[in-house]
Amino acid sequence: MKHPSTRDRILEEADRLFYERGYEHTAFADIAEAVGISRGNVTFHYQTKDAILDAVIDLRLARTAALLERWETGGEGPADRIRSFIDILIANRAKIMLHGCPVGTLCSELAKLEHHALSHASALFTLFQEWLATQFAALGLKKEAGTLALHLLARSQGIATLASTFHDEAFLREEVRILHAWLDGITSSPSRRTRA
Amino acid sequence: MKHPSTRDRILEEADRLFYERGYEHTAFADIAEAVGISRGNVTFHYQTKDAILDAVIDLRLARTAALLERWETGGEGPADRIRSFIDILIANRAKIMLHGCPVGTLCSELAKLEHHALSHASALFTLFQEWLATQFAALGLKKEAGTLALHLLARSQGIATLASTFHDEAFLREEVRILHAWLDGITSSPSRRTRA
DNA sequence: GACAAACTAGGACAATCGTCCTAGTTTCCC
DNA sequence: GGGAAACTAGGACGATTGTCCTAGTTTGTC
Repeated sequence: MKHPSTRDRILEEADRLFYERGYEHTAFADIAEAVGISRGNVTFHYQTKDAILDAVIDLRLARTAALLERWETGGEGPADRIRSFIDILIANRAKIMLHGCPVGTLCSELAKLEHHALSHASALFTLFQEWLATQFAALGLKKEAGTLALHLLARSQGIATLASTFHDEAFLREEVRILHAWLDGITSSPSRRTRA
Repeated sequence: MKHPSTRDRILEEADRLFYERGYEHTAFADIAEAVGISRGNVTFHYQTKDAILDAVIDLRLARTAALLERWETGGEGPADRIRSFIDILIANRAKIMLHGCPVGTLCSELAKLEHHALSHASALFTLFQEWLATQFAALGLKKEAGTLALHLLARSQGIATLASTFHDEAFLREEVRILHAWLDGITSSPSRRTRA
């Protein structure tokens, strides 16, 4: 791992730049400069910018899947796994306050560009959603699991958007607290779970 | 109003295109073509693209302020006013499912570009927030009014993001239903208002 | 009806974009 | 160690970008 290939280094820098600056605002020259190679070298490893985007999305999908897999086999119960998901907002707060959610901002941008990779990128959301739905189902909420998962995704998404707009960490922490309280309310009193 | 000035027509089309395609992805040529005039004519009325952006934000600020003012003097109570805000998601669902929230997507894009107009654009959020806080305060929730307002903004924001990513109207309607239920819970039982 | 101001069209400009092409260099295998 | 494959650098390309400039046209005023 001390000698990653040029191809991997391109992917790594592209992943970072697409997140920090956005897809359209990142040029081939930016990626080349970040890696420390020539522009022509980038096009040798990835012929088109779309090809880089696809590879970046695949990378994020793989890393997300690996993270969820780790949580799945981490020995904790479903409620704690969902709490781990919520706490991503805290763990990544610095980057989120600067650049928003990596998934949400990418999907928003691709939607505006009417880019065909949107369906590919939205698979990141789907990955989280299905995993969260599995956790909710394991909590005995099989029927509303999918809805609850989408709901939690939307809540997290809104928090990231406002946190990055206002660069407000106190807001982010308060909202995470509210999310945890919401989850506690669901797990303890299933009778009014869909109302909260 | 049958003969809007060229300057106003430029503003109108820029407003629409910035929303539909994003700021960076919209070129001077696009605006000129949409209005049906030459490129040079656009630069005569607005020297730089940033100037158009500032004017568009001012336009949105003015229209938002006018809308909130109308609701404020519409004869309804604060709870119904907040419901009107929530129902924007329903009223504008077609556009939201295609292009997301006009405020949130603009702020997200400007944040990534590190554009100095971000603080100007975020005033749109502040406008909504302060108005919502006023309504919550009128409901007797003076202490948490600001927090509740931000919370509702974040919830709406997340709903818009996911609705546009998945083009899913059923999700949007379900989330609006949940938001209304949340509001009902707040107005009826103030004892556990911050927990929901 | 002349004259200045306001407006419009469109070419010119340098810069940047994604992509292609070619010439070198390195690496690996027989 | 020689030859092919993989890799790298960088110039060239057409297209597009935001902005500027220069001619015309329209409009309003005395």
